[in-house]
Amino acid sequence: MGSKERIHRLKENTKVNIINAAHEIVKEEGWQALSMRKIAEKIEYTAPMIYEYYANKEGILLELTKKGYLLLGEKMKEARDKYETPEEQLDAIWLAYWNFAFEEKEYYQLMFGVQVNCCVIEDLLPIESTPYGIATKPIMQLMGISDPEDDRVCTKYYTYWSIVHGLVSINIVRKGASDEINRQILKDAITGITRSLKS
Amino acid sequence: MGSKERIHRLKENTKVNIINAAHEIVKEEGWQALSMRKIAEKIEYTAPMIYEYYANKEGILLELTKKGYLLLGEKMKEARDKYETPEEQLDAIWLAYWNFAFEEKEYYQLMFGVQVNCCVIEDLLPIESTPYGIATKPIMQLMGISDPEDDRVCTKYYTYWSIVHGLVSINIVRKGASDEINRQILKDAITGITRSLKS
DNA sequence: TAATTTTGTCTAACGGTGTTAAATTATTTA
DNA sequence: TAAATAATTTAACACCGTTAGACAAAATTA
Repeated sequence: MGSKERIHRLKENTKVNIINAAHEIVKEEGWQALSMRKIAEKIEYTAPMIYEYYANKEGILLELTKKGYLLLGEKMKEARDKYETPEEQLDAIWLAYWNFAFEEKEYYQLMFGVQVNCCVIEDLLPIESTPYGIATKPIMQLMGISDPEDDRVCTKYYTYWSIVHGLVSINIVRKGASDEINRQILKDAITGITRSLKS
Repeated sequence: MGSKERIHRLKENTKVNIINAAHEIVKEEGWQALSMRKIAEKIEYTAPMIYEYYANKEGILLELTKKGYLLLGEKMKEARDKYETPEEQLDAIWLAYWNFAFEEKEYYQLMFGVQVNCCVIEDLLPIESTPYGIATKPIMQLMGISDPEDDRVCTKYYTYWSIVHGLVSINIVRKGASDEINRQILKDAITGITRSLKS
């Protein structure tokens, strides 16, 4: 009497189908387009059926988050295991992380709360009132560069911005490290970058 | 016959009221709770009225984004103008940015697409399969530390993560710098942090 | 085999969303 | 006062997540 298991296998199968359908929809149309009814349509059921398999929409998102972490972990391990020295390993690990973020953009957005949705505001303020305009001036001074379009200035600006923004968003979406650690990172990173401007 | 202007002033006033109401709701209940009907209720009108002042909900978000950028710019300038040397100015500028992010969290989330909503997944994977577990091992090796709970390890991990995540999310939400510049930043930052592990 | 219980699935509905068209009320103009 | 214009609301549409109840199919029991 293996019918119990057959049925269980079938149920497990539609559970996976739901997740796959959701992932497909997101890849095709983005997170804001994901709805229970659309998932149902894709697996040729009606929406309430999904609640037999997942408590609610958040349950589906949680499952996808898990899958994302699993995948990211694999990629990072794979990259690490190609090298012997910790230096090379760190390089490879973070490059794998970087690649994952763009190859599996949808997963990344879900896992780390990156919204695409937010309004893009370009050329709306005079340059000297934008963060870019304000921060690049002292950068240029320190580097002895007068052309604000210089790639070296741009690179340094983005380096500052990335670390501060990264630290901020990690702290907004999940309570990251402690306050002291944050201050330490911020201070270390900024003085580090600033020092690098002068050499 | 200055009634035209009086009326214009009044209209301008409710336009501002709409924005203020929206901002209040978000501060009280978060972005996911912001709805046209709630804004309308707050300013004691009905929802369709808002469309006389803003094209749609996105129009309201855009206006709030503008206000956010303005405010951030002011704070950064204010901080900068307290110092003379570019080193001190850069310190002050990015500290002001950091403070803005938490003092005006709602603005920051809107401006830079930081979602709070995303599922928190903790203790779901064995530590050696998480990004933290994978990346801290070579960090510990390089630093000559065997305790994975050591704050110095944690700090360095967050430094790596912040810069990579920051660069990633900047590139996901708005097309940031060019690919070459991104690679440059990534490489510079990672080798920089790695070098700092050994001293 | 027939009756009964269980299971799977769907329909219909609730209260919410952004948005639009039409109706209504208030105000200004002639 | 009557007509025209502007301001505001009501009602509706199409969507959303979610739940309760109806229904049919399958499995179990008598």
